[in-house]
Amino acid sequence: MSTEARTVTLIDVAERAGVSRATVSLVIRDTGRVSEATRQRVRTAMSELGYVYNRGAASLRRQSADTVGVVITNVANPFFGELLRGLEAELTRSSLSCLIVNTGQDPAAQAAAVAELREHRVAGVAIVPASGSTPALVDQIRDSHLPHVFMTRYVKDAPTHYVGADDQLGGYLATRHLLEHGASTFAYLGGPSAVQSRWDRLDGVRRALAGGSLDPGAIIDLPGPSNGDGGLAAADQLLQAGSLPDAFICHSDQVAFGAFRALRRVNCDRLPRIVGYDDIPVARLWEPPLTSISTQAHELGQLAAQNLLRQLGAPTSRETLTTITKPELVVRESCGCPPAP
Amino acid sequence: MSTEARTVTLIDVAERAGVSRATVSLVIRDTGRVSEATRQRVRTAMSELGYVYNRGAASLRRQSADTVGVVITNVANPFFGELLRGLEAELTRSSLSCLIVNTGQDPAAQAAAVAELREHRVAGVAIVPASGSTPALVDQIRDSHLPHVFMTRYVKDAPTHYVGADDQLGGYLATRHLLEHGASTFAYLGGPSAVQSRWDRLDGVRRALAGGSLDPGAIIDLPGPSNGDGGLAAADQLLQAGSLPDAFICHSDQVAFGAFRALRRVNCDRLPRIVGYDDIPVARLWEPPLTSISTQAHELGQLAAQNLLRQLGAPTSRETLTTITKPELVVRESCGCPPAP
DNA sequence: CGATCCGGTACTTAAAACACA
DNA sequence: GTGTGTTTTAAGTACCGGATC
Repeated sequence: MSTEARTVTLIDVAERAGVSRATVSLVIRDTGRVSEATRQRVRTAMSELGYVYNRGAASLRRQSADTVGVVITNVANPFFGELLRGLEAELTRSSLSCLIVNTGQDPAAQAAAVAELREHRVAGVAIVPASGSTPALVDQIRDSHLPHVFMTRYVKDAPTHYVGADDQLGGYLATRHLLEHGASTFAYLGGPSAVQSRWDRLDGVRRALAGGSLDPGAIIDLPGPSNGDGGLAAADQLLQAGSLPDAFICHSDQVAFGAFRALRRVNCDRLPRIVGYDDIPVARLWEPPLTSISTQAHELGQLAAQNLLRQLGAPTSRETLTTITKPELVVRESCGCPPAP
Repeated sequence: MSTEARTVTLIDVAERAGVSRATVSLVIRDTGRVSEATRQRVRTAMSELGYVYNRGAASLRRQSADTVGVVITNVANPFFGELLRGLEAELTRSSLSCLIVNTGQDPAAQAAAVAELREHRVAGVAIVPASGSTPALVDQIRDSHLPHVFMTRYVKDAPTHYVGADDQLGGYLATRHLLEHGASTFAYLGGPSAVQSRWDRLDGVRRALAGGSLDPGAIIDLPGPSNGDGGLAAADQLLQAGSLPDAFICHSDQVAFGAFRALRRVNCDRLPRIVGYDDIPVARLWEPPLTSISTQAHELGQLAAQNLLRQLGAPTSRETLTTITKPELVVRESCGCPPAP
């Protein structure tokens, strides 16, 4: 271990191994015609000197990146955390790294994040757009010719590469199941009214209601944050109003958890049937075990990565890559179903 | 918008503005003596050409990085997610970005991650070591003279820059409170036996038991994964054994959630007093609202960032920077306390 | 403002090794 | 033993986009 701080470069290794810089470079990348003898000599020199490859310098010269930017609204949300895991795992398989920026629900911060990622010369970006995103963000990215994929939320009237679950179907599945239970009055709790996915889910809800010969307009609509507080506030509002609907459809499991708390806080005697959304890991541990719409966050992350990788493989392709997955109803007990045996 | 793919460089901007490359560089960094008129001309040229700064090239020349590596076991865990948010927010304030690697509980993957981050020439690394980490990981990092900080878990007999909560105190606080409730038989559920923090918390538990003139050795010790499954398995084991202890101290809130589910699955008539750990956001929504030990994940992340930033400011300092925060007992109802008014 | 440098990569050129007449 | 052609191996050098003097 030398106490010297100067970084060890190709030249140092070359000198020590008695070869040229170029040869060392070939050995590192395992290409070119270099005899096995010199290969070994170079490798020995590398480890003796504690050489560390400089990816930045390499990608500058090569004009290519081995990093992908990820813009996400909240890493601490288990759903996005899981999404991120899937994304990261798949990118790692192609030896790409993730540069992550956590923006919160701020479109301006997201635009700034994308600009910064471009300065980092990322190979592409994967984005969960903030609730209030406008087509401007989409345009910014599309005009920059940067490979990109939007995840779980899309911006209306701004087609992009996109990976997400079929929200309409999700809303439909939840509602149909509740109808089968005999529910006749419905509320949709939480979720910012600005996100398209909320409208889509509500469309699904209304479609199911119409199919059950109920008035699709009768649903009580309570937008709010997509977290515990949102559920708490929405349920409180319903409690204030006096009469509770039979069924709650929640924009996320977190919203459902908040709704439960609000109801229990006032010792509500008869809990409505409740369905969550996302099926995060605690949902099955909840009391009662939470019936939810599973969107397979991990898989969505993988698909997003694959979408991006395809763009990296065919940079000039003109087509828009879109993957819509089918969410699934995970039946547990909060909807009124009996415990599984 | 030109359809040309070639990247716009300083030279292009310089040409257009009728100045030299160097001048443009000065304008970008807002330094040097350049007249306001020229500055404007350069700025105009930049935006007209759609110039994008190349941080990679700059940091190659400047021999400094604006990225910090983060090695984390599981982003999807709300506790680590929150930690990450605090870290990221604080680093962003110093205009540093996060390169995140999700390793799972695999020490080898962590070592590989650190090696890769070094190739990326990160300014430093922040790490949550995997359960089975050995001093080898610590040595690898220390020998590389890379600024670093370990978070929430440390490796015994391998002192490093470290930020974490006082686990002994956490175990003590939980136990003392349960003793005040009159509990006399205890179980500690979940958490891999390989992590030091688990031993520390158990020490705290034992200290409290001794203080309450109970046998410190009598505690039932059930190690396992620190998630819902771990809690499920541990509680099931206790149920099999026949007699349930009065009090459960869980290694994480997730473990507590799993334990609750296991108990409810068999319609357990009298639930033990249960205390969780971490105080993740859903804890307060749980039924009953979960009493937990709060370690303020967000703040820990911030402190880790500050620790790292201090090292970046004084690279040659010989001292080991350690911050131990005081966890707090958050009293709710799962311990047996009455609901807050 | 021009020259040089940061640490790699890519392309060109040349020396050496081996084949076969 | 010499000459020519081909292949293997390695060296030389311009260059990537900024920073510094």
